[in-house]
Amino acid sequence: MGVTKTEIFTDHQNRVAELAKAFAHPARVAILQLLAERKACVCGDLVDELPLAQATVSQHLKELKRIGIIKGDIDPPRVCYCINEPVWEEARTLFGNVLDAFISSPTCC
Amino acid sequence: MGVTKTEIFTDHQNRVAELAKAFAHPARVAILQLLAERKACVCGDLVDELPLAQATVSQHLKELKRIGIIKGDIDPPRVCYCINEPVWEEARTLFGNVLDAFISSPTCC
DNA sequence: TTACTTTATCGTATTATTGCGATGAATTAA
DNA sequence: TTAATTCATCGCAATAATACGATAAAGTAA
Repeated sequence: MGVTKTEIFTDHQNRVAELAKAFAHPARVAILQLLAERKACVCGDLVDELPLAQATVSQHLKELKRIGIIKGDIDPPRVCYCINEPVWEEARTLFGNVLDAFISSPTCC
Repeated sequence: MGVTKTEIFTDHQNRVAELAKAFAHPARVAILQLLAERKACVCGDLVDELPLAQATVSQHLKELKRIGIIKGDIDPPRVCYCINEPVWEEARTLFGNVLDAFISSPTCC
């Protein structure tokens, strides 16, 4: 069928999965790193820094905006992108939730 | 083309993406949570706890094993699964690396 | 041996993702 | 007005991912 059954999982699980998707492609990791490491917005030169076609970069940016982890401010004819801090913190919190839930045990395999 | 160009990204970026993929589907988040919250291994009853077919769960487990974040010990006819601690820590470290690289700035959009 | 249990794999259908050339939209500059 | 710039979107092609029924594989128990 090929369709993820989101309705059978919790909102928390679905949101973790969606935020993880933001980091689940190396191009998006690269974009997020470029945006995170700068104090100012990045106006479009993302295409120059990535060895991908402009259309492809735009598509990744669209996906990141859909998830909410970045935002774009229009400054014609450019668009300035930056990290959307509340969602970045949400990712930190949710990933932390999941990763900290692990309890190590010597009786395990 | 539909093929991720892994060769044009750094090893770090590719590994972050691969580890993120482990968390990028709600069923895998659910599996990882079940394994993380238990001190002992989980022998197969994952299928009973997830509203997915046995084949589907097995496929997700295979993907998680491929990434390395879980391991399975054969205890015929069962297989006991648990978190692979070093890789779990790797995920914590790499996600931390990326998430902590963000520098908030009031001059940003 | 013959069931039975448990898990993995195969085959298939369907949808999602990745990538890019071409084009469109919106603004600026000449 | 006419380019030029910048980014988004469209359309297409190809691969990846999701899901599940059916079957195979590997062991135990009778």
